[in-house]
Amino acid sequence: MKNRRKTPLDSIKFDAESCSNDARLKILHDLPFFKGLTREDIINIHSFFKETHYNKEETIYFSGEESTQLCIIAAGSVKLIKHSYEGQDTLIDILKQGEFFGTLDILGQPVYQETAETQTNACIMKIDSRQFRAVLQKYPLAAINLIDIISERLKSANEMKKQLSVQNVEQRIAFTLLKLADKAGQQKDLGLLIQFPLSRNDLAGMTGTTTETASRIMSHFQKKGIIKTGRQWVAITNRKQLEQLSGYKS
Amino acid sequence: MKNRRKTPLDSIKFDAESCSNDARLKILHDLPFFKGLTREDIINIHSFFKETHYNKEETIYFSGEESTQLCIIAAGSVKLIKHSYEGQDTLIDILKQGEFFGTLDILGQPVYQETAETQTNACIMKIDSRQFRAVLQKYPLAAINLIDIISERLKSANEMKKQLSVQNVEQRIAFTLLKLADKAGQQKDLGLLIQFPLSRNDLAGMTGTTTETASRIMSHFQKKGIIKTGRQWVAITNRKQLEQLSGYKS
DNA sequence: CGTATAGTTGATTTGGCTCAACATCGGTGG
DNA sequence: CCACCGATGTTGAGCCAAATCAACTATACG
Repeated sequence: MKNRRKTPLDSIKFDAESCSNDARLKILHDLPFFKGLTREDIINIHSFFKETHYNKEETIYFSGEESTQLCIIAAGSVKLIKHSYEGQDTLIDILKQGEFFGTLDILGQPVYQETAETQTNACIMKIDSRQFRAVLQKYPLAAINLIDIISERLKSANEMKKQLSVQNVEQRIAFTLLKLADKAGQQKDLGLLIQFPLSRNDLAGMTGTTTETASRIMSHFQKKGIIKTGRQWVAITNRKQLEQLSGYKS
Repeated sequence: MKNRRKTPLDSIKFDAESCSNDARLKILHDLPFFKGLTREDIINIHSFFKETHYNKEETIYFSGEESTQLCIIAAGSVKLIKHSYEGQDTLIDILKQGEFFGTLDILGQPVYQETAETQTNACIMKIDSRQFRAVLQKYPLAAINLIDIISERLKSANEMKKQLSVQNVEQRIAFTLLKLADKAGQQKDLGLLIQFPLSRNDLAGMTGTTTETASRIMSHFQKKGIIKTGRQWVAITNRKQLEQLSGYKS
């Protein structure tokens, strides 16, 4: 019997449950930037948000649109994409439950710098950025937490910048797979599965290479038994070795 | 008579005047993140800072040291450098009067991620990061301003990330020259002069290439009459064309 | 099933890195 | 003031990683 291999990714279960009022409150409560606030504070803050449901692969906003909203993922996953007008798209990041995106500043850039689209069905909590600032003024602790979070992201972006300039494609892909696994990895029979659809093209966009090269390297990794991969999915079977290949420093 | 060309850069004048108490207060007052605060607030905040004078090319801190200080440049310019243990250094940024560096967060990374060294004689205002957080708690407006500033930097870092992955070296160098000119350009007889020493090596570090390639491209630019350049200095003579080469989008 | 999408694999080309030799600038001390 | 020397910049030749171009296969979905 021929084994017809299908995607091992969990199908997206998405009921009202996963985005209930209580669930959303809990998500806000667990957010790093509301750490240290009381339940009442959270409930108050929650009232400023409104949630929207999206289907798979819907666009939340386009790059170039006027930027007014801060978004937090209550359920599902979201892709941030930078378009270039030569048609080259770069996948900036893939975000999961509890992460935020959109705009933080009223001043500064008046338009979104990237396109946000859902990768799965999703529930997004939105707040107008002006209102969000009011919240931050009212809860200085939240503002300080937020500073920590952004400066963390800034460091990571600088790290990535350096990666891009000094590492070769193999190292960059290894590194990116590890980062994705940290974010969305789930231990399964076939290995540490990255729990969302991830094509060669996505990977190429994230590492600044081409689909073909990404494909070659992934095949190579699979041949060496480091990963198992198929259409739109990747599982890491030998994390150690992948770390070595990524030029990971202890 | 042979014209012995010397550096057209202004020599660094640096007297007590440029870093007097009043001057420092004015700098704090003009900082984007203290925008909207009263003079009294500023004076109060100023009392938390202590200033240090540095000579040219002194190290303010090394990457890997315990990070405790937030630094603001009262006078002079500072280079931020990332070392890699293969000896490859990347120039992350060059900062001028009024810009800040060092650490913002108590949590997160406990050590500096980069090395900071003065490029010219400089006066640096320092504050312990814990104290700075206290200041931010006391003046939520400052915290919010800071969020704007950091998220601006984050955007710029993401921009650069994309640049690195999709643009070729010529475009990256053109883009970087423009950014430096925006920051430190001064209109002179020979063109828009970037007002600090900038070697081929620095430029290579900022754009993720090698000294040789940077040199070739700079020669090329000069031959085409886009820039004038010499030892450690660059002046832009045809901004329009440089913008075109950089893949600048309108 | 049949078709569209995703992935693979090979051949060819090329941008930019490496290595190497040389040219210039500018500061220093005789 | 000039000769020297180290730092900085230039230029060429060869090479390699990865892009490009192209033909093909496998998978999933209706």
